[in-house]
Amino acid sequence: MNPVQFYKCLADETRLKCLLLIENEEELCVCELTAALDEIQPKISRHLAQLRQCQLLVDRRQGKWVFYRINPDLPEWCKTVLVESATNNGHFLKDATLALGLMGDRPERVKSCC
Amino acid sequence: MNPVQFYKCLADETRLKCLLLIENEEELCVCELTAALDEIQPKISRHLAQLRQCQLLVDRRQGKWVFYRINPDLPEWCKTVLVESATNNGHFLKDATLALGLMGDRPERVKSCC
DNA sequence: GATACATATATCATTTACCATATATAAATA
DNA sequence: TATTTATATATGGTAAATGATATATGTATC
Repeated sequence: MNPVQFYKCLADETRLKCLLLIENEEELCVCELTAALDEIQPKISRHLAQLRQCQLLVDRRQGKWVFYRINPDLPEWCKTVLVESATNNGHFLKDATLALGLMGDRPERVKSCC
Repeated sequence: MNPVQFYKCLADETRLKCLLLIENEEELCVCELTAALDEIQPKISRHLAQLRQCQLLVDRRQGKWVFYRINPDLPEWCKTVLVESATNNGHFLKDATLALGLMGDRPERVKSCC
């Protein structure tokens, strides 16, 4: 993982909030992030695509939804950075976390295996 | 510390190398960084000014030289990010570290206090 | 057909780089 | 002491590069 590329991914409000929310929630789909951040769907989708291409996120489709999670194969130091950031920036994520909690009709997760 | 602003500071090759070299060496002056990164002085100076304005670095003048170090009052999570990055990206810093070691006539440090 | 998501394009904003030059300190000289 | 000269660093102006956004449209699943 190139550290500059890694930090460029984090250096945008939309992308960083997506990453840290996913870090906290384990897995989120596009419509949940769209609601949490109160942004239009193509904007969220475009940033998620960038994070996926840089291998910070992995996705899985479940029916109509596409769920994103942190790439489990990320180098340990990258994971540490994400955890540190997610656990020490509550105010930065406050509004989005609240909006996510208030969101109705959230898609139900299905175990991806077995 | 706004996390987006923090990561924007790290999201540039010149700035990240300056920061991580300073993290490793404790303190470096502009001419040392200029030699280590093999870049023109105004370019280094500009990036250092940005890092100082964002309070990631602090500076002290000693005669002709200005030495930069990591701001000791940085939030702990930011320090953790810098340490993790500096200790896990040896290849990223390899050339610069080598050039710094080969640099002649490096300015001598004088204790800033007592 | 409806919902969820992805992408292409054009436009706009931000960032970066480079050149020239300014400031600041120190040393040398008159 | 006053005046140059040299070295280290900072900054103003501006062009080039990069990144972000919105709108429209395309694809996939149900």
